[in-house]
Amino acid sequence: MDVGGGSAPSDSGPRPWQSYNTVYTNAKAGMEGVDKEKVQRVVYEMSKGSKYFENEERKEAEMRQKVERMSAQCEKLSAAELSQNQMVADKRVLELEATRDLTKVWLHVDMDAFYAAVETLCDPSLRGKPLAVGSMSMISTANYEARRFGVRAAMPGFIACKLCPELIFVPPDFKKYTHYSDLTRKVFQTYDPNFMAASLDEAYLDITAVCRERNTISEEIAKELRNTVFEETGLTCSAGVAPNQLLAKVCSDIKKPNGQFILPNDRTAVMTFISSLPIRKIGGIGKVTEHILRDVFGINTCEEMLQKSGYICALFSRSTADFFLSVALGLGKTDTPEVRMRKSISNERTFSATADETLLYQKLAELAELLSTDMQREDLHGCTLTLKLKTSAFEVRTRAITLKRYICSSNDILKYASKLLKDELPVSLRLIGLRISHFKTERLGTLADPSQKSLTNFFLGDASKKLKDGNSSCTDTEDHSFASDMGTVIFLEGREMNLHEFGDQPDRIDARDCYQRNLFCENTEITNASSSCRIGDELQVDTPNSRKIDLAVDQSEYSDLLGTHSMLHVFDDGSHLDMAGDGHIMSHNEGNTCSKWQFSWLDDYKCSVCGVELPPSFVEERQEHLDFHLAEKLQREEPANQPRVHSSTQRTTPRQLSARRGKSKKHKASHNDGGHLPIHLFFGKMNQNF
DNA sequence: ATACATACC
DNA sequence: TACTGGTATGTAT
Ligand SMILES: Nc1ncnc2c1ncn2[C@H]1C[C@H](O)[C@@H](COP(=O)(O)OP(=O)(O)OP(=O)(O)O)O1
Ligand SMILES: [Mg+2]
Ligand SMILES: [Mg+2]
Repeated sequence: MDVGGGSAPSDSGPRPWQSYNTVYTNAKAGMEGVDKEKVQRVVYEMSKGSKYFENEERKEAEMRQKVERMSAQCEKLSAAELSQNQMVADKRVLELEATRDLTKVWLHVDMDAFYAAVETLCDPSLRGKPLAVGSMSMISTANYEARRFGVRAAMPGFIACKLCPELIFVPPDFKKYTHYSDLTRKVFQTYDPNFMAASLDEAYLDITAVCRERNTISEEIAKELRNTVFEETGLTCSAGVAPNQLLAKVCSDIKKPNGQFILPNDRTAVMTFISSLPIRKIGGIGKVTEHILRDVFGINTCEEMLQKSGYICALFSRSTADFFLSVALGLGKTDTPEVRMRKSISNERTFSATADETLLYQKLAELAELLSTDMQREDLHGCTLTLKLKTSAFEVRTRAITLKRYICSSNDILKYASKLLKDELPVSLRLIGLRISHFKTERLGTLADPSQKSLTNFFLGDASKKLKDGNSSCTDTEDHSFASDMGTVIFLEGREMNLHEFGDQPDRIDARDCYQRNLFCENTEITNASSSCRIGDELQVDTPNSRKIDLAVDQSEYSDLLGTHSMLHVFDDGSHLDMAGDGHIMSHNEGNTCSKWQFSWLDDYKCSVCGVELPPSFVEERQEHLDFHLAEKLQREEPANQPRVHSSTQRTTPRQLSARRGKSKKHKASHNDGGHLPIHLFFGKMNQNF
């Protein structure tokens, strides 16, 4: 791909194929001696004029527009803006550099031509011959013999046939691949019991301990591991060893197939390695990003990335800029990842394009059935359904709805999927897909993911301490390799809440949901789907460590402004939380780090209700109210010896305070011990928007 | 929350 | 004749 870099005309000239940028000529393993121009020409000839081709051209045009737009943005930057951004970038580089950890030894292992190798193992007569796993429509992978002809994954079979008439096709057989994958994982496990499988054919292993315990250098461990894998499976693999996961992955590709590359845990070695490395080799930088970085900034290598850090900070989001700067410094994840749970499950099918509605509904029903079966296998229930469509012109559309309840039956899936599809008709389609997400996170009173940390723990010191040490699986530093100074996310009934710890004011905490201002209101409804939660209700939370947190459902004093707007008061022995419907948290924790009420707004917090943005003055007013309120509250509470005080909310005006407290007490008094509903609060991975 | 785009195997 | 399928995540609104 990327032959002309935009210099060749798209519809005329002596070499029109040069403008058709396919991914197939990428420098992937095994493509070294390939006649790239020939591949490009054949692919172009076979594709030219097709609907697929037209769509690719449309996408390319969009990409060029994006490049244009960003180039213009670059031009527009004043010298002052630029130097300002350069300062930001330099500061960020220093901060990122400070997180460099060279104490771990990471190994990335990736099987060679995996599907094809398994097929060859099962049918030795295939050995030595060019082989593709897939069909005339699509190839999943090709062995190295076939790659010499330019045949590779994601290439349609009929084009591969033109490149390599001898090519043998074998249809995919996932049972085989999972079987052999399991065999390889048994081997991986002996080197790192917490190894992270990245796919059927690759994994990340922290071999720090093995190297230390056996007093063996990583090179020997890698050799031994690859030998064992071969003995156990008859399959070859390649390995990369480096101080972090990102670099290990790059390294495993270098000596492919059946080879290994070791990058020592030495800063100079890393910087030398990274400086000449084409950015496209880095996981996460694909065709589009490569183009943008090259055509907008003139960045081809990681070294150039560092030189253009000012521009990067000026034009990209914080998290993206951080990722690029991390890459430029050769940084990457060095921690053992937390238990990862699936976030979505989906099915999709391509068929010969049709606009026949009966036929389309029939396909939809089949998919709903399939999806439901897959969900039952893992006992999954989700509340967001996404319909995916691909028109006969290859244009992709998605339509989603989020339901108030969790679903899993094929009937329910089909019911809502049909509604989504109905609105799109008439349309000629070549693909339909269904996806379910936002899973129910709790089953039988226990958390699906045992590694989740409880909110109680967090505020009572356990997780809180770890957060400061930076060595917990849920700290902000762990995701820090790339995710900048993010805090942690709370999930409440499967919904994400951002939780931010201010770096310079460690006892300040602010949280809000990513999307909906009235998340708590929503969650209350969901949680109480069967028993209808009302204002004044109190609930009990079961946390993983068996602590109980009480939640009271409250209503804002501003409900006339905000509409019905519930909020939850959380209180626990010695610590209290007020969680407002707009996502703010106040914490009061006498026994630990917080010795007084804390409250915080984000500077750029935009307060909006029902889609209407409230003016900053509104926010400021509330801040004043709060200050007043807290002062008064502290005064009143200090002498009082109430065992558990319901805090008021930041929306409560001073004048209303006493009335409010009276109400709270009444709620407490009317507390009904029976029928506590479990709500689970737990920490999850950071979201970028903060 | 939704839609669309990008990336990876 | 024929250009995938499954999952995660980023960007923009
Ligand atoms: N685009 C794709 N579509 C469907 N399946 C794919 C695709 N790419 C890869 N796969 C499947 C088949 C591969 O054998 C398997 C592992 O992928 P990957 O490691 O990238 O390639 P590979 O193992 O076939 O060759 P190698 O690793 O030697 O380059 O995943
Ligand atoms: Mg592989
Ligand atoms: Mg792989």
